[in-house]
Amino acid sequence: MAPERQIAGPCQTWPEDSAFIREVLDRIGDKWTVLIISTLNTGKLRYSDLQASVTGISQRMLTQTLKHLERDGLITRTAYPEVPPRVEYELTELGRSLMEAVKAMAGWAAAHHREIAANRTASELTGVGRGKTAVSS
Amino acid sequence: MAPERQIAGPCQTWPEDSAFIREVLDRIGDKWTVLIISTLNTGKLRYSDLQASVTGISQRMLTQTLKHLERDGLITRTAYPEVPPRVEYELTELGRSLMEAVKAMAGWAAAHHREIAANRTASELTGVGRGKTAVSS
DNA sequence: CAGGATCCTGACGGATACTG
DNA sequence: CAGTATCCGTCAGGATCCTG
Repeated sequence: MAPERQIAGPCQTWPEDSAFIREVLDRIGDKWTVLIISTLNTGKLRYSDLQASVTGISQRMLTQTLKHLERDGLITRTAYPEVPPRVEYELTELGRSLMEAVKAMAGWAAAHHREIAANRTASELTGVGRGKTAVSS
Repeated sequence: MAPERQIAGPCQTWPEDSAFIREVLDRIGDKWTVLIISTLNTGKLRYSDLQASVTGISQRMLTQTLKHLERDGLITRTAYPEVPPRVEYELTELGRSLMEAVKAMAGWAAAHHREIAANRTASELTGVGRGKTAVSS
């Protein structure tokens, strides 16, 4: 039935030289991927462990994201045919290398988020971007 | 007013240790930010130049993304009060540093996209990612 | 326990029309 | 030229119920 066709975006307008970046950003840019691989970076975990560790995620998104990650070869899924089912997820080498790349981004974020926040506040005073954000009483 | 309040997501569930990364990823994870800063990385450009360079972008998204980038201090906006209006956008130091971080991600993407694509194709054959669940016996 | 299937909402973003 | 304002479709993603 394929309830969600993952992306299906109209990407025919792309200048092909940065198509790879988009593909990766579409994956790590979503709401949960980074959190999941960060959690899995600590080691092999089962479904319920992930659900507990990644606070606020729904089963739907957890399952979906895990499938995408497995499909891309970033994690492995091991199902043990036991009476209480047990499934364990683990990062692959590829997944760990992605984790390193994400860590680099995290480093940049940690180094500059203050600066960004300051700029954002300053812009608010200046009137730049005039987000005003929810003035609705 | 305030047609879009940017995020307004229910982010109260976050374990705060990776909140910065999410903030950055929410910015570069959108459809156009990376393309715009990549384009601006070549030098100072005007609105219409950007619209021409970033193929397929609408005025709405161009203006909106530029405002966000300006608000965060990643680009500067210079308006010349001439008869045909002229506005130029340019990366700030902060913006250039982000560009470097993005380039790192792009490097990873370029290095591994083949592997990912291969895994994806293999998964399609195996049935992983769809309902099959592939319980390897 | 580990998901699958569905319904529904709100955000994202395209198309279009208008303005200084 | 450089935007602004508005309408509208699409889709990510949460909540909920069901199953092997």
